[in-house]
Amino acid sequence: MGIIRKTVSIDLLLNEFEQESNAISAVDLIKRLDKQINKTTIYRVLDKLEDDGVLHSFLGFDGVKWYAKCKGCTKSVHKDFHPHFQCLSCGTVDCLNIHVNIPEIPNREVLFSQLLIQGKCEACAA
Amino acid sequence: MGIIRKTVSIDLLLNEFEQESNAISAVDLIKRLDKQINKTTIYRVLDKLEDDGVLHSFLGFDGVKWYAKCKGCTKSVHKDFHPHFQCLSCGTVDCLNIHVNIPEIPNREVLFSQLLIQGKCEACAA
DNA sequence: CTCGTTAATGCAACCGAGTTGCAAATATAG
DNA sequence: CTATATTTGCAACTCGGTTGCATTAACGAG
Ligand SMILES: [Zn+2]
Ligand SMILES: [Zn+2]
Ligand SMILES: [Zn+2]
Ligand SMILES: [Zn+2]
Repeated sequence: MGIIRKTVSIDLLLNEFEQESNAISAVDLIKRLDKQINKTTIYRVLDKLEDDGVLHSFLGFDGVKWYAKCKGCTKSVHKDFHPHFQCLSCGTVDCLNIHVNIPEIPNREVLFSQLLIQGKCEACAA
Repeated sequence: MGIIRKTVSIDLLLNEFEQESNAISAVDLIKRLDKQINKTTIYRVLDKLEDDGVLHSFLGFDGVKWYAKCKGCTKSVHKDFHPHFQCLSCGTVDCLNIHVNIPEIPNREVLFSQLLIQGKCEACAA
């Protein structure tokens, strides 16, 4: 179920994503907004923003949840699928605007796929 | 650090992987061997078997750890990289013997990648 | 085979990400 | 302004995984 009422928590969270072009982990958001929003609320608002097609989520290499802005998704249609990149040096995670095509697999029906690429980001690949 | 002494726990765990061609989650192994091995030991042995190139691990869609047999890896050289498939109906997870090539990404150094494909397995794709 | 060393194990307590139940607060329609 | 439904905070909880430490067991030397 998506967002029904505009609240301060929602504004604060959306503001974090305006300021940041990279993905942000739920854990990091909890730290950043520690004095302003309870962690339960953060998880709940993120969940609703995802339902509404405002954000999308995925798991980083250690299994923690990351969120990033969606481009062109709506409450009913989520179409912004893409790989993600995690820098092993600085930990930064971001969305990759590339298409990787997944081959057909005999006798199986492929529905989704999640690709996480690890390496060094522009700043860290000296 | 790998395995130094042959123990009963190791035999029991390896036996599970002999009997099963699919991947097995750590959680499932703990359930299966509940009466025989402590969960701490299970995690530790799995870790060592991975170090030794006997098993490899990856995260399933919900972030839990899965293990499967390696083919042709040794303690020093881990070369058996491949995508994994998780069936959304029955939960089965297995290794895919296919190659998906990851494109170059401008200004970034790609070191690893993990691809998890979700869909319906042969048995469930009626 | 026995013994001593050291690796492996079991247990309990702990950690950290994420969830739940419920009462209190607040957004919004009327 | 008031009523009502949504949202929030808090505390307690769940669950996968880890840690510290005392006990047990593998195995090579003798
Ligand atoms: Zn970096
Ligand atoms: Zn993304
Ligand atoms: Zn299946
Ligand atoms: Zn595999």
